[in-house]
Amino acid sequence: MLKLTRKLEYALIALRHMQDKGDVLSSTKEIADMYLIPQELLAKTLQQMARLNYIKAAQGPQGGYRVLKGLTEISMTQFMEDLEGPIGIVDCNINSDCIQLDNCNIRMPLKQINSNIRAIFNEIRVGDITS
Amino acid sequence: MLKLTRKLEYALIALRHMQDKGDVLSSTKEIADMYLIPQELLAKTLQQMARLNYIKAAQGPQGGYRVLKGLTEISMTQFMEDLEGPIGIVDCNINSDCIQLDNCNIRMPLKQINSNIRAIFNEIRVGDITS
DNA sequence: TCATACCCGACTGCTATAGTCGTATTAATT
DNA sequence: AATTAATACGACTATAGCAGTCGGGTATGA
Repeated sequence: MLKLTRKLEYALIALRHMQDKGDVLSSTKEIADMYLIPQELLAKTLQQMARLNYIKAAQGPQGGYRVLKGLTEISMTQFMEDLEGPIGIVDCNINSDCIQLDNCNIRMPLKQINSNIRAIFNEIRVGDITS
Repeated sequence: MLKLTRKLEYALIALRHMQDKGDVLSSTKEIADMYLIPQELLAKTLQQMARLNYIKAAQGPQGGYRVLKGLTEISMTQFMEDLEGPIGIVDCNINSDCIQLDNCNIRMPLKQINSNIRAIFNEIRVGDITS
């Protein structure tokens, strides 16, 4: 309950690693080995971040990735939702096909809590974690 | 990601319903029917809350449950952990058998975020939701 | 004594997440 | 040009936590 996904953890670990290395490229294998992350899974995550322009890929031998975006300007909300889709502690914060909707007696307070949690992640920048 | 469990939702819905009824007993069936909750699942949840002394059961026909504890004094953290176990956005906030532990480069910031989230739930009382 | 309600553990089913595999493409090195 | 080391990507399988069901038991009011 209330857990981040592994994908997000791996993404943050990788971002921090890459950021530390500045413009020097980091390969998937290098990061996977160093932090004991399943290589193929990390690979997919890095590819996704490349598509999202968080990082830039260089193909071929001696290739790898480097950080692209200014991570100090991106909120964790943005980052998490880019990688995993909408955040919501209950489904009715995301879509509205809950059978309880009409007679639910706790919707409003939960909605409030949800926005409190979003507020936390809005205030945190990805760069706060990777620096 | 970052979702509450249905059990918690059902528990809160039921608590609110019971609280509205004061000392009048509410049966599992009554609540399940009203909010379209699977009866057996709700039953287990109510039984668990009875064991935890959140509510008091009365057996036999015309039996049911009523709220016992002062819900305005119980934090959501307490409540959630009573029903679902320890809260933590990453495993290493709960137990320490993560293989990344030694060389994890993002532990501290995540720990901080985790305590921010706990802080939110510490400040909210169950009664804030059920009233 | 019957019907209704709580009690409880064991079981099944489902779904999101986690992880794997195969194949293609790119480009540096020799 | 061939080799090799890297990214790209879709399809697939596996796992685990959560959701929901079932069967049998106990209590008690009518």
